[in-house]
Amino acid sequence: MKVREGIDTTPRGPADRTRRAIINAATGVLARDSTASLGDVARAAGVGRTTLHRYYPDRATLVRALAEEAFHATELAIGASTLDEGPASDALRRLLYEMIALGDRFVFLLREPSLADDPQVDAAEARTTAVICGLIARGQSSGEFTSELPAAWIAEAVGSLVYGAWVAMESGTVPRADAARFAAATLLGGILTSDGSGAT
Amino acid sequence: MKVREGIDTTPRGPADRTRRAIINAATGVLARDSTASLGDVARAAGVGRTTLHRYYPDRATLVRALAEEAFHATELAIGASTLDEGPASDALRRLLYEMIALGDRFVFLLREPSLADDPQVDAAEARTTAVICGLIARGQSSGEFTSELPAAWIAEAVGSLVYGAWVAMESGTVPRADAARFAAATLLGGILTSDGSGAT
DNA sequence: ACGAGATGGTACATTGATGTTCCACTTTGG
DNA sequence: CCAAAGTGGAACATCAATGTACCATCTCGT
Repeated sequence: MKVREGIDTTPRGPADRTRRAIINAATGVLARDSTASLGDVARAAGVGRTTLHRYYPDRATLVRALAEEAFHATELAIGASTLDEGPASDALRRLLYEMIALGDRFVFLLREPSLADDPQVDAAEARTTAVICGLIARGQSSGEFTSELPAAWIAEAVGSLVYGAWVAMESGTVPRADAARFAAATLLGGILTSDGSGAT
Repeated sequence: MKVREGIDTTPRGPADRTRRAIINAATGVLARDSTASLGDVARAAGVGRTTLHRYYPDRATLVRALAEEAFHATELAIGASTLDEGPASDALRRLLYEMIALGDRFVFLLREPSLADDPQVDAAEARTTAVICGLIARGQSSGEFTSELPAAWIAEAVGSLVYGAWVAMESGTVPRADAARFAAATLLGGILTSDGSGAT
């Protein structure tokens, strides 16, 4: 039953449930400690180290697969946010919720050192950044978002707050259910009260 | 001239200018790539690898020294921000400026994996977090800051935005001179315009 | 000029992660 | 029930980073 693996994404046989297990566990482990050994990854996946190598010959291959997976998920999240529809602020809120729901997968991209200056990754990142900047720009044109901050900075702030939300959830500082709402409120409205009384 | 090194901070002899060079270079290199080899660090510091080992016998010792240095700098930054004086919003703004000025040193603390669950580090981090939370709480009590967001989350957001500002400066997305102002504006006021018109 | 201290380089031993090979065992599909 | 596929473990070989030892050189202060 020579199954040509590698290209198609369809969850074919029962055998590549193993692949999913590896991808998921590896993302989680490496997002939390990028220096974890492949033995750690294998153990977290509930698989022998040999089996891990059978699916991904070397660490670089594994990391690349994780990165592709993560980017794919990120693009799906962006797509699901329907950034072109409705008020930009609502769209941005949807985006934050989706991105925070990515959890591991987004954080992995930020923390894996070997992805730092990978051309493939840089290209993919540039693509998603462009989309987000487009949304910001739309909000600025419509007058919803301030124009005093560059769109590129706001896009960076989005990533930072998503990351911060993950850390806060991870450390138990903030309940998982609240993180996205807090991040969105912070980014959109800031932390000052509307009237800014601050009476002495 | 038996100089008891290790405890006093005074820039004693001309020989421990080397120590400074190592600390600074190592912080920069490791903040950008936590997996950099000691050879990389030595080269960046302009010293031989042997000399590096003479000052810091092993990697763990070096990392610990960097962490202490970074925490010390962070505490100085917090002190310089005089968080108890004046409106909380101004104090928070000062804090952001100071923390972003820390550059490398703050980011190193976030990115070095081996510091992740170090008890010493956790304790020091808890201390600074407590101070920041105190400031936030003061702002909330006075009515300057919203009380709809937990102080702990806002403190986390501060760290995230400082980190984001560093990344943005590092990648050239934002001019160094503007980063702190942008971060402060984002955190305090958010990105929505005051009226929130959003006319179609 | 001289000696102590500091430095850089070479060379070497050690170590832990990595990647590979081989084999016995289990599961699965027909 | 049987063959094929999948799996785990043990046993390697390799390699890069690390840490150490030694020595030649340099630079001070006196």
